[in-house]
Amino acid sequence: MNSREHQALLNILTRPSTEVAPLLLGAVLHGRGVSVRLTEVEAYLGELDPGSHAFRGPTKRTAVMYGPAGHLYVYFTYGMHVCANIVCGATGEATAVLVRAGEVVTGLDVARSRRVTSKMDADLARGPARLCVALGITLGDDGVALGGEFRLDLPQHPAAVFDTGPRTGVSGDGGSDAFPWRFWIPGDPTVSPYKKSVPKKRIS
DNA sequence: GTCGAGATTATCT
DNA sequence: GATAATCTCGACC
Repeated sequence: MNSREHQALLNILTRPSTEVAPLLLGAVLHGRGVSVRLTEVEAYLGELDPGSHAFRGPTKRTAVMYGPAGHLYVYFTYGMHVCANIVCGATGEATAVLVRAGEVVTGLDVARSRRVTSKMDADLARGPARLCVALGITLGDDGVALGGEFRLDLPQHPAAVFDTGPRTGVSGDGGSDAFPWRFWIPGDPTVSPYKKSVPKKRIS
């Protein structure tokens, strides 16, 4: 990507993450021989957001989120998985967009070899940790800037239609209906199917 | 197809 | 010592 495009990208990313998130739907993230078209993302609003890692103030782990937009924030979770965010907003705001799911568009063979447990191609990057594995993202990539080994191509036109809802997997109040900051492309087979578990329906 | 439970470890209190 | 922005597998419909 040339510098003008990169500047245009940063222009977008420095907006509030709730505005940035829907604009990333349909964008293509490239890295390590695999490219993924994003179909599902979540916005996190730093210290104002009870679901964000930054809610309790800066820590060593969240330092990257407090930095400038256009960098990758990668973290370890549940002992065995990594998830990737794209840092948004102004420096010091600690806002970011979590990349939740996508469709592998190039490097299918590489992605398949990294995710041997996936039976279908639609599963290769369906879920934040899976997507990181497919792209070859590791903890060591925390803090890298887009435009180098990893690149992000915004869609020619913003997604015409998208849907929103409560975030999933977030503890505390962060997953409540008060924060409907999950965005996805309706009907796309690569959107994660995980739903909040509901009490067994009683049909009489 | 859906539901429930267990795995496993960096990071924080 | 407790927690976690998840995944996988087994049981069941």
